[in-house]
Amino acid sequence: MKEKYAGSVLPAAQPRPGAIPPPPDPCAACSARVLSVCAAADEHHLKQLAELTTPVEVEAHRTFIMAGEPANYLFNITEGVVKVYRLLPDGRQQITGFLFAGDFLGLATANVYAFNAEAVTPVRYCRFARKPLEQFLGEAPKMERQLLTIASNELAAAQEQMVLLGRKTAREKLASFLLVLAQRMKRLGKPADTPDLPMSRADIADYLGLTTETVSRTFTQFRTQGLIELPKSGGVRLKNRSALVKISGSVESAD
Amino acid sequence: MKEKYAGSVLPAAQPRPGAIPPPPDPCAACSARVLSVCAAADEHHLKQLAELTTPVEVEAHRTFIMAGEPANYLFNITEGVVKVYRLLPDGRQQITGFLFAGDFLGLATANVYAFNAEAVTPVRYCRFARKPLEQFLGEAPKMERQLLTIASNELAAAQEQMVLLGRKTAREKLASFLLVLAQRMKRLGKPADTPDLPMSRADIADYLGLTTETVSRTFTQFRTQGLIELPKSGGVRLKNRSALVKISGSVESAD
DNA sequence: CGCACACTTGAGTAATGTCAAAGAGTGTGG
DNA sequence: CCACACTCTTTGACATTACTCAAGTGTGCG
Repeated sequence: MKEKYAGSVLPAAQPRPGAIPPPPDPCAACSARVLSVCAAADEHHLKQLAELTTPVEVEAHRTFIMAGEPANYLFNITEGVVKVYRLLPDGRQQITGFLFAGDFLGLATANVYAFNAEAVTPVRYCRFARKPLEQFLGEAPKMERQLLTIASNELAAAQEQMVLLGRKTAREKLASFLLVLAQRMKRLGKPADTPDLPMSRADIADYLGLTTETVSRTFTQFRTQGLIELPKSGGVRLKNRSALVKISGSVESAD
Repeated sequence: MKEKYAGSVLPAAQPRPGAIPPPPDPCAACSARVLSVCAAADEHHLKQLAELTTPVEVEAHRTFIMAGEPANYLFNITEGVVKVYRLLPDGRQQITGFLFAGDFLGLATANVYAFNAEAVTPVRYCRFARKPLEQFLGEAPKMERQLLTIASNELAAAQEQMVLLGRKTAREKLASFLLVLAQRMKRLGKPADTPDLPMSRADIADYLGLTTETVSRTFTQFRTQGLIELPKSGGVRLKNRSALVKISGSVESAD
């Protein structure tokens, strides 16, 4: 019961998921399971959870959450990269976070979303209707606890980002950003010197509170100073991690 | 059971002149109750909760949470104003939030605090030991849910602050700040044109990602333009709220 | 091949930061 | 009660970072 967001061309779509979709077991195949809310679910709860789940895939650059719309769904990203952002009336944009496989999305305070979410790459997510999920959570305290943990983590990350936005220079911002990406690669057990960099310079700028020009110039500066490489194929390679750590102004050791 | 966090060490409780002796039920007298986590507690739970509670008062300018220390406690502010902040190694400071009566503090992801907290004014709070509180929460799902709601609200506020820090000008920042303070006065049913302003210019600067000089100049600018008054006695009076709303660049109507 | 788009580079500007000093309010001791 | 010291705030002059505007380069795609 794969649902394509905004009628594009994917096979296998069935009419409507108005009722509960009966997939064999979507969670069984979910590679993001161990990373996410679902990690706190036991066998029994996972089966229940699966019944609330609608797997969806969206193409790159599609906005699938818009600020002001009724917050009827929660999301669990299972593949790809998502940007979460807010807009000022005149169009200025602040990206509040990039989400990856395993990340949870949709903790909303009100009845409408206060943010937008857009696929940076092709994305898959599991979608939960809010009401049934909330009821389910009431009966699965472990998962509710897990959600609180997730929220706490996000809060800590948000505070770190505030330090970056309010007090760091362009060099420090970009160095911090690259190191966080590298850190994530390491957690996934992948080579930490070539982080994925699927987002545009403009997105990086909107995340770091800069302009694309400043981001570009700072990349060039880092390259000129031998701290990074910028392969034509895209992406980035970190050549001098400890120097970047020093620049980033973070307290963390160069782990 | 009232504890003064003043002295260098904090051994046993030491009643001080002027300190109110501990009531049999500290929560009964708590004016912040309806605002806080405790709002979700019923009679029975409230009694249990009271047993976990240590009311504490701290003098202005005392730091009572330091980053890196074991996160053994959670806090519920009952009186006064607290600033929560992070430091960069070279001393640059970013205040991530001001807390008021009813606000909850201490959602920590790790075993150590990732932030500092300092009393801006004389402050009272209820302190909970983490372990027992967590156990208690496991048995009081309503309160756990409440905590998740609180975390969600904070997350939304943090995102809003990221927009401010990353994308707003000095004028927009200060106008937004004043309006948030006014909004809070309104919620409390107090006159919304004279928000409390107990924090220094330096604190405001560290909250808005500016310098004290820029904050001061922007205040002066607003005064010159007839948008605010700056009484010698301190504080501020908003004279033209809708103009401030326009400047703030926020979407919210001038409610 | 040529168009579109993302990225880079350059030149000049504007907003904010830095450094310095002068009020202004507060508390202390003579 | 005044003089002094201290802190916070304001104001001024100047410096600098990052932004704006503009053009140029490269890459992918139709």
